[in-house]
Amino acid sequence: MEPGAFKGANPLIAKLSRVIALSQDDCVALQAMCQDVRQAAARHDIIRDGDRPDRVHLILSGWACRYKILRNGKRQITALLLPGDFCDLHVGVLDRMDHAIGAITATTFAYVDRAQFEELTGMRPAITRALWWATLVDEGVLRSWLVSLGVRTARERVAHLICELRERMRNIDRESSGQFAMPLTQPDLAEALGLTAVHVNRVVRQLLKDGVLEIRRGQVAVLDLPALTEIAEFDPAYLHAQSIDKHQSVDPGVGFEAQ
Amino acid sequence: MEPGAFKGANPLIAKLSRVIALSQDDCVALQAMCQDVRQAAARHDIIRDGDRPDRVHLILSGWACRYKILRNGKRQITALLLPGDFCDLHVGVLDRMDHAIGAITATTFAYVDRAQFEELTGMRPAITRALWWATLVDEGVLRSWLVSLGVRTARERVAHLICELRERMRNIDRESSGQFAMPLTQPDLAEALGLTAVHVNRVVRQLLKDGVLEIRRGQVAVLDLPALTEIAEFDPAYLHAQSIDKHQSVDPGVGFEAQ
DNA sequence: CGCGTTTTTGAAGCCCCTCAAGTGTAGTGG
DNA sequence: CCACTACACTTGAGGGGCTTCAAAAACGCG
Repeated sequence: MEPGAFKGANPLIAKLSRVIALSQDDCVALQAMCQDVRQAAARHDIIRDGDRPDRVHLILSGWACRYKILRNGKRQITALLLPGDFCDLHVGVLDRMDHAIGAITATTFAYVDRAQFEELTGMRPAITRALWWATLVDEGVLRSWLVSLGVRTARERVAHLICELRERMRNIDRESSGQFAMPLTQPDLAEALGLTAVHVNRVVRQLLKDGVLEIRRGQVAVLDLPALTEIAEFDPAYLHAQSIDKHQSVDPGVGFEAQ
Repeated sequence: MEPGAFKGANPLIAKLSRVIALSQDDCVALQAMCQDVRQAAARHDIIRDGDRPDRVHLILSGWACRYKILRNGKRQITALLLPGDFCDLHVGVLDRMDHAIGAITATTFAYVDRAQFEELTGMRPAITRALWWATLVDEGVLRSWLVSLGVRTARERVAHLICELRERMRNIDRESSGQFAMPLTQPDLAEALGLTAVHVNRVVRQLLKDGVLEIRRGQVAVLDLPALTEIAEFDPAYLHAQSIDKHQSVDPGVGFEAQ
């Protein structure tokens, strides 16, 4: 079996092998980790707030989200989990989940034994390093969401999230000719963006009218990528999609001035 | 030298030893890491956006912040860094900083060589585990900020941030009789909370009028903690201040009430 | 086919922003 | 020691982005 064979089947391997050189043995080990595959129905929880984590959950197909609900019923989605994303890499370090994981679509995930997982990371430095990278990217995404909610308008937030999802989809799924699968409903988008569904709708309509974006039936069509990028002020650097093994020259991007 | 001797002097040791049992050797190693101490003047950058990290920066005294500036000049603070917090634990994994670190007050920080740092974590599992814990807490804080900006009102955001800072200060500094040092100006608070300084001022005034909180000259006086906690809907679980070594007895400090 | 959910649109209102101006307050240099 | 400066704090008035409430149309699923 050649390493490439895994990339089509296992989204984690596809994601990691883009930034770190994994040996064939690494790939086999990662694949072996994903033997116990389970399912979650759309709109059902995978992990609940307060659970004591004992296994690692890795999304294999479908979309899920981290979220937190306040007493007044308001819900904030704090992360979108795509195939190849872990729900709880911190198993064993923290006592309890301080948020929940819910399936957005029907979802399949690998249910990884903690001991097996720790053996894997202990034995394979490349994998440890790759998982380190993945958590740092997750953190970068989290920060960019905070920036969106803090200082961006509704229009900019929608544009930025679409740019982000487009990039993330491209990193696990080669295709995408201006079009990609995006199963979030407008209420979902609202809960991720700190807006109401009504307002998300108005913004999405306007973006369509402006010929920038079309969202229909779980598909996003980016009609004008430069315009979308401009609206969002999107700089994909925070996703760190460059290989971290080779020290290539990197586009410095637009500099921010020192304070 | 007894381990306790470090706790007063080194905020990192003080922080970590509350949740993980560190041996005397661990403490000595951590202390040895902090030999090269540097300074940053208030309102100056410690690390700039786009820098290639090569050393680890650990705040020893003073307050700093992570932040990101957009082209329109709007600034979002994405994290507040207190003594014992690392600026860039990810040295060596990521290529470039995707945000900046700025000093809020005059700040001293340890400037740790990367090789020395990696040797430390490679040789001392307890420390590795403790640093893992610290990054997960940072992530939890980040998520709670996202929830604040997403679904909380200005009044609730201010209350929640004050509750958070009060807990974090208590974790590195024993004292606090309803009063603690908090050098953030109202413009700082605004940039952290996704509000304007004007509105922060109105909210702070109202909280004072309601007898909940007083902010004056870099000091916060919590006048009515139950009321503040209620307004914020604050649940300190996400700070994971409990000991994560199940069988070690660690000074529990003042107990946290469950939500 | 019927029902729940999503999408869409309108109208009214409020939370927070913007603009503006005046009052502290600390640091600087003459 | 006191101008002078810079910035934080404070307060008022007006405006706008987003919310809330409401309801109809469209979609998808059992």
